[in-house]
Amino acid sequence: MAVTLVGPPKRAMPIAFDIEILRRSEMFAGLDAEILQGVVAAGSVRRLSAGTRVFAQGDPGVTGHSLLEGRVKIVQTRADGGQSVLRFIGPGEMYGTVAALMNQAFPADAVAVVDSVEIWWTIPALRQLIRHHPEIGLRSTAAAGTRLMDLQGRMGELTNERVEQRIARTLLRLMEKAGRPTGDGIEIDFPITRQDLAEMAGSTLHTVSRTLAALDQRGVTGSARRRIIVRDPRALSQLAQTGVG
Amino acid sequence: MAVTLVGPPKRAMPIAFDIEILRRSEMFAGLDAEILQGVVAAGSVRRLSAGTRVFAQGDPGVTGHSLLEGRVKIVQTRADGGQSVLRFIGPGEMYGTVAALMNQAFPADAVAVVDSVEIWWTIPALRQLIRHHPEIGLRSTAAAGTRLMDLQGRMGELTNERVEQRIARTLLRLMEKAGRPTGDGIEIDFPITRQDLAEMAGSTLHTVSRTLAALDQRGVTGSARRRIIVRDPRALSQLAQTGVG
DNA sequence: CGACTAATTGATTTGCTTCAAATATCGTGG
DNA sequence: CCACGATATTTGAAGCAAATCAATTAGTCG
Repeated sequence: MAVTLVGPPKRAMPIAFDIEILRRSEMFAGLDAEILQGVVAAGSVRRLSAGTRVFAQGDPGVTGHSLLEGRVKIVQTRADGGQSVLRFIGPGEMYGTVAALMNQAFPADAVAVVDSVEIWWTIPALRQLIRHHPEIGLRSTAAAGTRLMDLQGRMGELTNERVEQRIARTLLRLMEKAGRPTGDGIEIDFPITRQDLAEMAGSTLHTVSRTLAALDQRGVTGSARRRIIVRDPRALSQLAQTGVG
Repeated sequence: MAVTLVGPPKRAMPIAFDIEILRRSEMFAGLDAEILQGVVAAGSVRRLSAGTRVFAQGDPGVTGHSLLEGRVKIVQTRADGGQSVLRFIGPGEMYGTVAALMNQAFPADAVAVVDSVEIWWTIPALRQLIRHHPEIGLRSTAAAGTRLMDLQGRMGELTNERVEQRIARTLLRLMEKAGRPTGDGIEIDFPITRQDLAEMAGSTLHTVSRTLAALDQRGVTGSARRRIIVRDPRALSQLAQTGVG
């Protein structure tokens, strides 16, 4: 079911997207079409060209977002100037919502890594949706819970494991969430730099480059400029689990 | 307002505790006394002698807990056998609840580090409480959100900072949450080993021992067997922020 | 007092960052 | 279409922080 909607006032051009994508999201899964229509009507759809910053770290969290198409990365800048890529957002995923619902500042930047389409809501709109449809509130809790447990699991790994293992884990996660099967393996379906990978795994681009080169050599991965293919997921998984491949 | 209640069937001896402690918790803050009584009535109070394991990693999460007195640590064991101390629980804090409400396995062990008292609920009891008092559900969401943002903030720090800095951060957090002022500084009010600290900061007991010795030397801390006093919180904070003190 | 747990301290090794420079790839405008 | 600047990646060498290895010492408890 494809619908067209008008974006925020400033943009005249209607943007086409598949409303089913929203149903893939944690927050709106399982709602019937009618309610979903209301959810869409309460928000605004807009295009994000690659590089667009959706919101900035430190800004008051006054909007909640859901990605409809493309990829957005969530990047945190630390006091020492270093950056960490906290997560990559894909279609159907929410971002900024936790901060918004808690009246907190956004804890990180959100930047589109490819041309994308998102739908966003103001806090009052979000609250009203939850008031009218309590199941949305429950689902948002569940979503936060899932992420909490996921993060908690990753905490331990991050500090205690070697770089190679952390990189393997990062690649696996990326593969599961953004993998597109090709004849030659599973390709990460958006451009990602060594630097990005380093900021996810907590390392440097140099070490990532070397590690990736070694993995390429062994046929586990294939990498090029801003492109990574996982050729041998089993081996990668083995490496992530045990630290030896 | 102190009340006495009967614990679970097996225990005859009533256990005294201050119901106000529950009001300090994220989940039950701001409820009026009557409702709070219902919350207490729906659960069971029990003593935990030091070393008692409340629940085990991997067990189905069928209970939610709130600590009334003492300290409980949440410890995760990784595939490689290594352990991470995820958090220390103090009076008024909930644990196991996220897993329980999401029908997931407990992601870690919960172990009493000193003689303690807790109140716990079954899943049905928790759900019923939330159904009858929706604000409890909202608060549990908010609590999960807070922890989520907190964890996310710590993620970046963990991998990119030096051990000394991570240890300083860990000490600061412990001080804020479990600090008891003494004439000589602020003492962590429960026994904690170098090993525990290492598992929190992602290091080894050897390095922690050396680091702590150095901090003691500089007058920032004072440490003994299973005891730590922060003598100069400012200096410690400085070290945590900038990496140099 | 003896058995156990916790902590210290030295020596060695190593994984990874840091420093430094070269090379490759892409987009773009002349 | 090709040259040029910007971005991304590779690769070598050196240095270092922290883990590991290896004993020893200090508290604590029954």
